[in-house]
Amino acid sequence: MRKVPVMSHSVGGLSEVYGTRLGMTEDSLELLERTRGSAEPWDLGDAKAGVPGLYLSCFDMLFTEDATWLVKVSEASPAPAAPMTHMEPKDEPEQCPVIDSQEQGLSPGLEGQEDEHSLEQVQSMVVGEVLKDIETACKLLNITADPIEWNTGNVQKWLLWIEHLYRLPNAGKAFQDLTGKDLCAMSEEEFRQRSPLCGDTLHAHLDIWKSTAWMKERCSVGETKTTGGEDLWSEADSSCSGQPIHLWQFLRELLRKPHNYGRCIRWLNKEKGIFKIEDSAHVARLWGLRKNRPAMNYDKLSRSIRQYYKKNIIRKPDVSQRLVYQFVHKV
DNA sequence: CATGAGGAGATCG
DNA sequence: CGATCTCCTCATG
Repeated sequence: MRKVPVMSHSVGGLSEVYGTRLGMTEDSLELLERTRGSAEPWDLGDAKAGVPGLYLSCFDMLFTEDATWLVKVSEASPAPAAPMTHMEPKDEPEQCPVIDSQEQGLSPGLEGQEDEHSLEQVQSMVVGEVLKDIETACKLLNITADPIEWNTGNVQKWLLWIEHLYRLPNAGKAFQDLTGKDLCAMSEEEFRQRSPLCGDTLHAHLDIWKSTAWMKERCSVGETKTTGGEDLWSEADSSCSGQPIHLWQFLRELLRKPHNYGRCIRWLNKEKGIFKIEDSAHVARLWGLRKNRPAMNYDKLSRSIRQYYKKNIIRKPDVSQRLVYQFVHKV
C-alpha cells in the first residue's frame, strides 16, 4: 500500500532488477505493463531473495521509486533533455528528470485519463520518497546528495553502499580514484567497461542521484539559497551538527526509519526506549560504512554500546535479552 | 556459537 | 582529548 513501485525500462537492467526484487504489486505492473525483463542473474537466486524482508528494506531505500519517475519522464516529456549528459542511444530516449511533480496541479487538463492522473499522484509521492531515502543514505554515509561534490572517498563509500544494498559484486576497485565529477561524466558504456557485471546498474543508480540533486537544485532555487541550502536536507533530523556522529545517534537514526531498517533494528518499546537489533551483522555493516570502518562487526559495535553503560546513555533493559538495549533518556 | 561484560592499548578527527 | 576501534579474556545460555 505504501509504496507503489512502478517500473520503466528506461534504465535497462534496473527495471528488471527492481521489478523482480522489489516485490512489485500486480496492479502496478499492469498499470504500466512494461516489459518484464528476464530475471537478473543475482536476484531471487540466493538466500536473500527467499527472505525479501531482509534486504527489501534497503531496496526501498532508493528504489521502489526511482524507476517511477523515469517513467514519468519518458512519458511526460518527450523532448530530449539536458541534465543527463550524454545519453546513450539505447532503447529509451533518456530524459531529464523533471520537477513537474510539484506542479502537477497546474496541468489537470493534460491527463484526461484517470490512469494518468493517479499515476501522477503516485509519481509525486514516489519522488518524495526518493528524496527522503537519498537523504537518509547521505546521512548514513556522511556524503552530500549531489554526486558532483564527491571526492574519491565519497565515491567509494557510495559504491560500497549501493553494492551492499543491492548485493552487487564488488566493483569498487574499478572506480578507484574517481571523483564524483568523473563519475558523473561517465556514460553507461564506460560504466560497463569498468564493471561489466554491474556497471549499468551502478550507472542507473547514479543517474537517480544526479537527477535528484538536479531536481533539488531546481526546486530550492530562490529559497534556502541564502543560508547555504542545507535546510532542505537536514530538516527533521538531529544528527546534523557537523560533529562526527555518535553510535547512539546513528542507532536512533536507524530506528527512526523503520520502513528502511525495521528489519535490522526496531523498537520493542519506543516509550521506554527499548530496542532490539534484529540483524547484528547488518547493523554493524551499516555502522562500519558510516564510520569508514570496513572491519566493523557486531563484536566491536556492541563493545562500543557497552561503553555507554558507564556514560548512562544506553543500558541493558531490566529484563536482559539478547540483542536488546535501552536508551536511558527520552528520545 | 553467538552474545555479553569489561580491561587495555591503538587510532582517528 | 574523547569516542570509539580493536583485541582479548572470561562467562553464559
